[in-house]
Amino acid sequence: MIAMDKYERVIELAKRRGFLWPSFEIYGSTAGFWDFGPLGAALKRRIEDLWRDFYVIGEGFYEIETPTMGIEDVFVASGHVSSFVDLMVECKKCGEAFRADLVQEKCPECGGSLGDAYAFNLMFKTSIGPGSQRIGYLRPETAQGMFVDFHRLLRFYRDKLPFGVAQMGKVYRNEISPRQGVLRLREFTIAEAEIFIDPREREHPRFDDVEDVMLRLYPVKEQVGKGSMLELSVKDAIDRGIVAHQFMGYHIALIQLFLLGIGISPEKLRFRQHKEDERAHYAVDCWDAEALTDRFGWIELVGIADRGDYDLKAHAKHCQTEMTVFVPYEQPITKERTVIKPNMSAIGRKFKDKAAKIVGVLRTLSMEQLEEGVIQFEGETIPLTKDLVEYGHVTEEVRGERVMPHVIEPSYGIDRIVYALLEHSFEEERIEDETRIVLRFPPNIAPVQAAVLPLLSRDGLDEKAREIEHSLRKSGLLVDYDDSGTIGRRYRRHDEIGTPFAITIDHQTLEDETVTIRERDTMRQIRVRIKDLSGVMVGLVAGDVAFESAGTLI
RNA sequence: GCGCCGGUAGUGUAGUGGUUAUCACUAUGGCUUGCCAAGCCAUAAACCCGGGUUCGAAUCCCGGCCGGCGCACCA
Repeated sequence: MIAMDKYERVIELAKRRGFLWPSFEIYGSTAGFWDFGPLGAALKRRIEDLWRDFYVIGEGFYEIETPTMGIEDVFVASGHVSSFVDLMVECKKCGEAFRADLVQEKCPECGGSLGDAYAFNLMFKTSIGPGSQRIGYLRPETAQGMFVDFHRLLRFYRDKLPFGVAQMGKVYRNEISPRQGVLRLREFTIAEAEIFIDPREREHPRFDDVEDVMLRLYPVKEQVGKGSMLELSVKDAIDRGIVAHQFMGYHIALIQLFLLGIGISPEKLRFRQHKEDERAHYAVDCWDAEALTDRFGWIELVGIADRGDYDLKAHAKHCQTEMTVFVPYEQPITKERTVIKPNMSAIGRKFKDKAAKIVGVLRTLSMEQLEEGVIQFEGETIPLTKDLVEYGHVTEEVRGERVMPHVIEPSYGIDRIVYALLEHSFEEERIEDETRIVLRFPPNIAPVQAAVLPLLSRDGLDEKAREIEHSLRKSGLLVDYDDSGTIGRRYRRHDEIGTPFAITIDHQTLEDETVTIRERDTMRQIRVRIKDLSGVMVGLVAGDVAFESAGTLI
């Protein structure tokens, strides 16, 4: 048998045990679409829930939900319509592909003739309603839904910066040639937060909490030269100018805490800065959290972009809606200002259809020009009499100014995270002549949290086990009852899907109302009283209780 | 999208222009054992799809789909 590489072994396990299945398999599948089976969906859900713990609860970024389909205006404004459409041509001779707008008649590589131009756009296009006049696009990111709601969100957050908003959901990109399993999908789940900040204030109020977090950074400077990865605290990275500011630094640290929290291996995680030519059209700075995979090398799991004011500016321009925030000064400023008050009824009566243009010229005049008492208009000299216009200085208090917020955006690719976690958790352990396959998920991430296993399926052990199963379910744990085959086989089955704890009901259970709990990673066992079991299990799964202190070690 | 290679039970595979397509693991039921994939018996389960060649195609040919690799693409 030819040895499978780790990707194949992980995918083989994922398919066999119900984590990941190719979609539409009975019809031959379609590239770029994968189903999450029972365990995959549960695993993904736990990752999503932890993400909500971090961002919605931890950071106070309320989650919103906007349509997965967007109208054309939104993506014209965002730049996706223009940035996504490319006319491509391919050389008939050598097969090389080129942007049609960049080449002439012959292939620049080999001089062969070019085929017909074809358009591709990474957005799925459809029509809204009957008659097909209205174009819709399936969203390629959730971000636009949050930008488009900016005016509402600003009111919701009572007109103050900074604030954050989150959205998790499906997005769609019509990849030309998706490969690499769930790493490149045509439909996938993204979890994004948009953090709107005052660009002049990039200090993060809780920066102290993360300043000592150590990061492995791979900045542009190091990538361009023959540099290497840097191990720095967040604070040092900012002080040395490697990470631009505290908001960026804080959120890079938060991403790391999240990824390590779900079980990504610390030694297989780094943050790499995008080089200028690989940044998206909206980004002024971008770092990717990358995970090391066996077959594909470093892959992006999370991108954190400084989108500047690109999006709000773009929408403000496109739809003429105010997208700025009024930021009050600490002390109001007194300012002197020239005020011009044209008397419209007099001007209108006197100049008729030229009235509007004359007022337009009037408004451009300085105080000195107004003092001259005449105005030049289409070769005529018009006297400015008091009945036509009043002007003068006023002093007024300016209480603040309008600011276009900048956006910091951490964007998580949930499906890729699921794969990276499967691979990083995957372990083949030699035990005598056997191979034990274990998925070492953290207990709070594992899809099945506990297995309930009667040592035998008779003598009343099975009934007792059923009782325990139900009481654990009532405690909110996802448990699996299994009485098929030998106990060893059942332990192995659960190792393979990452179940962190197995509760075994034996003859002693019937005598003294105790059960054993076996820990997946060490295979050690403790004995615990049934009346304490639910509490102990909830504590173990949450990670609040150490295994060896949860009961009597056997 | 281009080029090369591949596609057999849930998984890994053997095999062949010609009766009921091999084996192992897994799964299910039973016997046995009674805390880490033991043993025995039984059961279930597959030739990617379409077309062509042929008396006969899972096998040969063509196309499609899917997968792997290289190129391109990955805002």
